[in-house]
Amino acid sequence: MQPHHSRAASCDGDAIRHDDEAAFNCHQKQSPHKDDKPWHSYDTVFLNAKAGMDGVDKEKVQKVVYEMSKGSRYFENEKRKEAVVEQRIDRLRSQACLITAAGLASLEKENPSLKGKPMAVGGLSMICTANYEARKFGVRAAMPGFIARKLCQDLIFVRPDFEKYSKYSELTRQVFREYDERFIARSMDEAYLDVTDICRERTISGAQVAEEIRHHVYEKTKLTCSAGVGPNRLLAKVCSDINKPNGQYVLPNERSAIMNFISALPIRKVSGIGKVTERMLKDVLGISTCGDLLQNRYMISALFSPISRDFFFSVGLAIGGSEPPQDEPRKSLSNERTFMATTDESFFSKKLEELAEALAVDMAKEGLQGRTLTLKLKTASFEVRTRAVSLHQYIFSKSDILLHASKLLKAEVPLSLRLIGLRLANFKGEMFACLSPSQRTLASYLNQNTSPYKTPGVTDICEYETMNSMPHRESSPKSIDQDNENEDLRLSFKAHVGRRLNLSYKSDGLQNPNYKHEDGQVVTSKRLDRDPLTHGTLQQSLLKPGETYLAGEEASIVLQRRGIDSCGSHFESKLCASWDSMEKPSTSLNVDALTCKAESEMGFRSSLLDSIGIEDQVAAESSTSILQIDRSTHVKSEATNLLQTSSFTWIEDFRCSVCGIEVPAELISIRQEHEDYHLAQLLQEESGGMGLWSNHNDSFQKQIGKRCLREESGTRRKLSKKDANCLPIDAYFVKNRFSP
DNA sequence: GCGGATCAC
DNA sequence: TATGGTGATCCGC
Repeated sequence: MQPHHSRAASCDGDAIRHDDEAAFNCHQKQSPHKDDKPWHSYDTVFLNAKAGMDGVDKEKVQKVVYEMSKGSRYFENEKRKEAVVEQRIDRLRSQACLITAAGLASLEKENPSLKGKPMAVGGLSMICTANYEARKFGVRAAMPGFIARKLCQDLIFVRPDFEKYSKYSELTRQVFREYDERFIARSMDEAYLDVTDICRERTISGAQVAEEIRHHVYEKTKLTCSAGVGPNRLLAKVCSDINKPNGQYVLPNERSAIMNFISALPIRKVSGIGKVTERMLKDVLGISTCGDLLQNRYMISALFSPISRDFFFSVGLAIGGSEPPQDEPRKSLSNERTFMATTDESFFSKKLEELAEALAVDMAKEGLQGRTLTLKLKTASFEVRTRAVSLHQYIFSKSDILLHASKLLKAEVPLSLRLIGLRLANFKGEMFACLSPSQRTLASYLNQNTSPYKTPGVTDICEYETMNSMPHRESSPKSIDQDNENEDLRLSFKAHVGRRLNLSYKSDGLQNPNYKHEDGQVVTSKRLDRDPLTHGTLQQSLLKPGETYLAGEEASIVLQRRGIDSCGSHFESKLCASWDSMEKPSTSLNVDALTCKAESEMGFRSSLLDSIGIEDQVAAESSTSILQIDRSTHVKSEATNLLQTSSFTWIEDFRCSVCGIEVPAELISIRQEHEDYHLAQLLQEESGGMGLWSNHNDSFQKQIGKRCLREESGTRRKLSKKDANCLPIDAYFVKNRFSP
């Protein structure tokens, strides 16, 4: 682990400081060599390190990519987008200055002759993936074939064969299923397994499970893979990338190991942080590692949205999902085609008809109807435009799709296009199938049978030395605190680590699910994450109410800030995360394709319970306005009266008088949701004529009990008649909001 | 709700 | 000569 980390750190971090290395850093706009070596300013994703690319001559890659690209329309469009990113960076920078001023201070085995030779799946216009011999030259997925060939003269192009990939993919799944029935297939060549139970039952380590799985995959397919083992999927995923191809990495299941690991981890390694986000964080705040995310938490809090901020913080805290997979319902379905750029409107019509046809077929296959149709266009200069309509009725037929798509397109012509696409969304019935993220938070909160402040087993409490024990460069929160009298900064960290191991699987080769032939024909694979085989087995509940599965450390973190902002307004912000001891111990595995690797994740699970920032307060205050939007002010005041006359109150300011759930006053948004929940129940009872919620005399307690049980099982199935009296709160709101 | 953008694979 | 397709999500209107 250490060698890996030191290598990664020097790669990413040092590039900022040393001039000679800055040559490789395309973000250094003011490089003195700019005119001599113009390719240095061409920001390309192809330089981002990918497995098997150690020792690549980056200078050469960058130069070739630049030389082959410059002057093209694509290139010009990239420059345009680059300029926009620059603007965003400038804007963030100036904001940052203000804040500071304010004191806030599978192929080879079948064709042996190809073994050991550089190969790429794809053609001259685009390649899908490349083997490790090719990667040594800088060739990689998503690179145009003509550039790849320039980098590697002897590159052998092979045609994709999705039938074959599906076959092998299914074989690997058969193996995974033996270790975790409910494994998550993220694509054809990547999967997450929860191997906690296997480890415990057989008293073996995550490493052993990973070895075993990789071995079995090889036996069955003769394909190698890589794996990573860790306490949650975020970490398992990162780990699976470390020793590929054909290797594995286990992150020790200890808090110190995890914190060391995460703090040195370059942010770009984290799934969800891409080229742009990396630049934002690096150029504005100098953040390059996940540890930096916590060091800069105040600036992040001030500069980014609550959603981004919570995401960044959870990354810095190594918090990642390890809970059972969710059967996410599909939210949209689309079809798009690229062709030679043209202005020929009869050609557009022909394409549009083909697309409408294909989309109608796909919709019919899944029995879907949608009411939002989106037309996507890419101009000859690579600019992407979308145009959407939301209809009053649901559509799915070719004729309906074509009718509305044609109207959308008509408003855009004349213009030169290289791509047309159609998408349908807002499906009929989808409001019953999904819960919004915030509601999931409430659900998970209700699932706890102890107050977050009263959970037993807290063994370790440290005041922010714990955080400072992580490597950092900048001033500690304490110094900020001292510098500004208006600030009341407090950070407490109570640590306790569970034992959930996650294994993540990722193929070393095959990656992209779709591929366009040179003749323009597109081969589309099925979305394997929708594979019915991975679904429908989620009924079984892992947790039993009232049972504590893990006696151990309890962790929670509270970031709190009070003070006066630059405008003189008082504010208070707070972030609270906790690792609950209710968590059933588990292990998750991430495995990778032509090669496979297993990693062990450290076993703690945590959830951001609450985050009330400056912006959040506004959100919390307005959260009841959902009723205004939906039903009218009159109904809202009526409902509020209902709530007031229902003897609803917070006993001792933390216990709900209706259902007994304990919610500390600090968790404002959670409380708001909880109140809304009871409010909705009252409204439901008042408007019993809706027919969705049968007349009943069940106590709130009983209803919530059912709700908890259902959600605990991890299912997101459509409501059966039996469940009619357990209509999710969101279904109630959504139904009213969208009823025509 | 719309449109642009980012991200993963 | 030449830079993909599908789906999700977020942000700022």
